[in-house]
Amino acid sequence: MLNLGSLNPQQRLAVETLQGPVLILAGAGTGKTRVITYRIAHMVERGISREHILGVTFTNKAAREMQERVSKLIPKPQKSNDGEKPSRPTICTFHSLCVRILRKHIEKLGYKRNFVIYDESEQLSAIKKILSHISVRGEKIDPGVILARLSKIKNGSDGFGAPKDSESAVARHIQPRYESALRACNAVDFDDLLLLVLRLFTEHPEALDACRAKYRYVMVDEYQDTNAAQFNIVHALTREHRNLCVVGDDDQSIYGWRGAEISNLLDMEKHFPEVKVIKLEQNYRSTNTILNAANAVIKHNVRRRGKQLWSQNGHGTKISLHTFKDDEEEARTIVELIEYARMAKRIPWSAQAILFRTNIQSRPLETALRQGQVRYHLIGGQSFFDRREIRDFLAYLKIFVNPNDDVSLLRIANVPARGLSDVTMERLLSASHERKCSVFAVMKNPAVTATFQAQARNSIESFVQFVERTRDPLESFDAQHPVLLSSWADRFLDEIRYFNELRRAEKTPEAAESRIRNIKELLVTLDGQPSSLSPHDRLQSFLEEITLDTEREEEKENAGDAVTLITMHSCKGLEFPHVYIVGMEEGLLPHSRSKEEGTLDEERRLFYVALTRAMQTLTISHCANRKKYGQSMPCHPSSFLHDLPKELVEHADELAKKPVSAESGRDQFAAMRAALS
DNA sequence: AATTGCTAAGTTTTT
DNA sequence: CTTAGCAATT
Repeated sequence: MLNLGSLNPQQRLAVETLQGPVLILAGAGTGKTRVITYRIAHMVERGISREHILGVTFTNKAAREMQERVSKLIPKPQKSNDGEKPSRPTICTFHSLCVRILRKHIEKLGYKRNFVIYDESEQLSAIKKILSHISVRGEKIDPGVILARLSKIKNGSDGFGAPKDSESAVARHIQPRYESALRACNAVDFDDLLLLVLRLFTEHPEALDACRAKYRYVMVDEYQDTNAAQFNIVHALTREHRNLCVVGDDDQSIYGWRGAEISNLLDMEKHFPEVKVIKLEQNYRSTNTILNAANAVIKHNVRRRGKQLWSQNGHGTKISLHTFKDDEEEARTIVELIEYARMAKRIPWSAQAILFRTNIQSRPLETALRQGQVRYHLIGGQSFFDRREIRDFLAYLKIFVNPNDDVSLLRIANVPARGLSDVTMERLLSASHERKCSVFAVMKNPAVTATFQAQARNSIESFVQFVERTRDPLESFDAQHPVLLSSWADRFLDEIRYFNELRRAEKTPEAAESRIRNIKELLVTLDGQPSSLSPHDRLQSFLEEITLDTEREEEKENAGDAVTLITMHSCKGLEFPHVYIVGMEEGLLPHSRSKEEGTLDEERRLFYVALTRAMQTLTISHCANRKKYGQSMPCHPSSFLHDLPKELVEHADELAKKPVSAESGRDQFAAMRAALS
């Protein structure tokens, strides 16, 4: 039995309002996840069937957390005696919801069911290929920019009037080719996942009806971050039954630049006039000093619903504001403060976080942390899955699931070298353009291969045979003796002598062994899929999981005692007892580009997000000079600092004045440690 | 095929 | 200053 008594009145109202449209305005730290999970559990308790409940999030991390917490709240699903699978509420990201829907219905749209999902780097190589075929006018075109534009065009939010609409024009020109290229590969990109579902809904109303019948109660988390396509999907699902509960905070909308429409949340009444709006304003995270500062900052934004956070946590200590000579002094002193807190107040590293606007700002901080022998953990940066050997290996796997995936095929066709030279691949590629089919299909076509020299033809034929031979065992489905994907993969890696290739190509044996280790690491996880599926489907779902879930390394994140270094964007949803916000300078926050783009309000929300991460203490700093592109540039305090009420702030300049010699960082800590232990 | 050297640019990031 | 991407050279 759910204990609703532990909720405050607003939370309880939100949990108990199950029918019709609801908008839960959940301020930072107001127990949002608790409300969502309780609401789902409450639905189950009130007899709403689990399979009719859908909870949508943006990140896999959020989905996982919600899934876990809901499972703890609702009774274990009993196995029904008619052999039906016990059902659970569907809690997943927008993209994985769309994959589910498309795996059922995509054949109606002319794709094959084993479509692959292209991630950003694969989209980029597809675009590069098209650009190289297009008349090269003097100016160089950045594929990344074109991709961004393309995505905006597809999502119907390309301004096409901005200063550089030549880029937009190129993107528009490229679009049909890009789309047919992906279609020929039986591939879809992240945008397609959403857009194809919308197309399915309009062109095949019976599929929409099926989805509506299944998902009768829909909840959307972080609603302020939904883009146009996501809004349309939600709207299509719910406009009949109207059981839509959206949860979000307009003041924490910081992803406008990637298509999020804050108006989806602000104009909820336009689409659902009967919506019940519930505000969660009691905060369980921060002191009132921090909340009042945050309230005062966000008050300056115009288009917002309005909200006052408060808490029962007392006032706490004042916000401490530091001015530093330059970014190096800033970094050194922040490290000093961290160590002081740890030594004198027994505050562990893991309770402290440094927040910054841009990733480059982490550099001086990392240097200082290392000098001070402080363990830290940098969030963001290069992913495991960006490594070359991992990408190669995944490309192989994708080819075995779907040989028509040209991007993957071209990636690995001659890795390791097997006589498929650039020239040969170029010719195959243009043949595939002519015949409007995949490269693999062309390779199998005798009419095409006949035009090649005997040597090239042999290489092509043996490659085709290799692919078909290797994917063969994937089709055999024996539930008693399932194929072990890891040993299957071992075998083909052996056959192509990939590890030897790595050893040969790497400069040092250590580098090669490290890459080999990376692949072995991945091999181990290959058999994690339910064995009720055929090997092919297990592999497909493995690849899907990887493409849709980039943050698999998070176990590492929580490991041990370490200071967190994180951007203000990626800190949303997190909290830390002690927060240091660095680089509060005009041009960094608000970022200089935001002035040109007229997104000052979003920058202010970003500051608001950063402020509301802090539970107990907040330290803010800015510098008089900052190294930019190698040169020291003068800078001014951020205009946002004026919005902090004076009575909440303590200027700590005096403390920073004590001289710190550059090379003595380590000695100083040693002295401090000695004095305190 | 691979390595070197030059040029240009340099927010935020998830799926 | 750093780095990524590309062109030119061996």
